[in-house]
Amino acid sequence: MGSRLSMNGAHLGFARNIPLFRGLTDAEKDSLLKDGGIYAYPRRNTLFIQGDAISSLYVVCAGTVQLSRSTPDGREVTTDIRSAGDTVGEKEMFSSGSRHQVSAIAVDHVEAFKLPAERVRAVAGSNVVLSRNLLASIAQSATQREVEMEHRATMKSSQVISCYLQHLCVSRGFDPRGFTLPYKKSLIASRLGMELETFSRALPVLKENGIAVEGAHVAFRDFDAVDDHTCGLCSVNDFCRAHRKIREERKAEGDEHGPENHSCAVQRI
Amino acid sequence: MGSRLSMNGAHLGFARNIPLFRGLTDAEKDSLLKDGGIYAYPRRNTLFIQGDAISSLYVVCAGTVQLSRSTPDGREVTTDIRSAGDTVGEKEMFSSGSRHQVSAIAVDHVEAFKLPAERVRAVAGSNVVLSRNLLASIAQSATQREVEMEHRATMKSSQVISCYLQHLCVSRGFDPRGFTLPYKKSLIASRLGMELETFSRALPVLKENGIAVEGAHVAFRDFDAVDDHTCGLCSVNDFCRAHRKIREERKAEGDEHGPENHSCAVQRI
DNA sequence: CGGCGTATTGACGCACCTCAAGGTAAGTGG
DNA sequence: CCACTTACCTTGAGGTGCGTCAATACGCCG
Repeated sequence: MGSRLSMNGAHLGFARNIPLFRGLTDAEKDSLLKDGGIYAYPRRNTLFIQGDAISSLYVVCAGTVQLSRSTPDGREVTTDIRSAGDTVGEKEMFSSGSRHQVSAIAVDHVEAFKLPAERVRAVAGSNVVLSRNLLASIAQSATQREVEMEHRATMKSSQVISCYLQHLCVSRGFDPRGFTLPYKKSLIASRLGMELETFSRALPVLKENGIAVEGAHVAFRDFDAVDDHTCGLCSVNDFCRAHRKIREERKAEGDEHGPENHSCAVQRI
Repeated sequence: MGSRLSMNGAHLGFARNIPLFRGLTDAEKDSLLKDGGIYAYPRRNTLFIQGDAISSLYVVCAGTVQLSRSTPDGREVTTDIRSAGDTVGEKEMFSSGSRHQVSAIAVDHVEAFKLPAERVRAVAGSNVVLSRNLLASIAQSATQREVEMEHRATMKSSQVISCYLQHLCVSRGFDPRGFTLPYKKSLIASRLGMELETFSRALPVLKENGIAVEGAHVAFRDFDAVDDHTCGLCSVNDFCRAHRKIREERKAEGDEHGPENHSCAVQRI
């Protein structure tokens, strides 16, 4: 369920700036947001579970949400991980079928806007910008998913992990020279469709590819080696090249301690 | 490239009735279709290849199109198979990025409407029904894709095939008591992310699950056994139950030759 | 300290991939 | 009509990456 919080300026300010609302006027955004409420979901609580009626679109303001599905034979598969700025339920809202096919679980303390699905559908039906944003968002994630399917079919686990870590670094704006995993390893392994043991065993292998993982700390040591395993799609290559360039420039400037500087610059691209 | 054909009534009539255009007025449909042309693509020709600029939305009128991607290490992965009534390129049209990430190849002789992407985007921007249809279509296929990822992660190949055959039977409206595979086995195997040998070896195993495959002929013998391996999502269960019910009713009516009647009732759900 | 959640490491089996050798069927040319 | 080719599929043998089970180690907190 989650407990309703009083909506404050921080929440509103955050939700106004999510990608899904880009291009909408503040009035349009507020007209949507004011119909919703902000809710808190303590760790391990569910926003909704598989089989629930689809009633809301969620905008995650803080915390991490795990989307998972229980298979008929009782196993749990993590389909995605959503964090602040992401939406939950946008895909299902427009699929046929009126019930959730996944469960959404708060991995840590989560705060999220809960917007009535009917209202969102109505606004999308009349507002070109929102409907275009929804289209772009869903199409983008579907495309990303196709790439992942390709990865799992053709790559070995260490390569899949390599690609995921790069994508994580890019999308979260972490410093490739050193950052901390934002989730537990077991969650990431599940997200990648592999067992924790497989994940754990694959990490040492990554060192050969220029990715050093010690505990929850990740560092990209050698961008050239990393590139070997990336797909041409996730635009991670460009990112790595850009960062390599930065590093080379820094070296040229005699800034030798650069690579050891583990400051986690949160710089969205 | 494909060679341009003169548009005839059959083409128009077909394209007017695709799911993507449901709810549009005939005038709206024709306004879109008249901006496009109908093209023929001989077997093995490409509609477009990976890296091409995204210029068009394709509506397949006849034939079969394989969507595939070549991985950096030179392998080919089939991401989807589209046939008459399906669209090609609708997802990429709304993703970020202006280039195709897959190649579209005519598996047999293909005829397709080619609609200017810019025009479709424009109409989607002003027409609520079309944009809603696009949303539904993309969201639906994305959801389906998630289920497939789950399948590949948790099921063994024979179960994946079982589920695919059922889905195929449902979506194409084949008679579950007996139908012919619409594609070559190698194509299906590739679509399912497995090797042809694995596919081939898995077919005999399916007999234990009530699915008899002889050559290109498929027959669902025992719906109860089949149900064991289905996911709760693809709504195949309902379909099978419905058909089982039909069969039982026929039996009750003394219609003994029913199961041997291989008429391929094309009944879209 | 002991208990708990999390991660690592080892041993083992199996499902799938890979390479390779038929085998069937349809089309081609003599 | 029969050899020959080509495309497609099947079947066999062997290797391996990953799942599984199990034991151990690590960090955290009461």
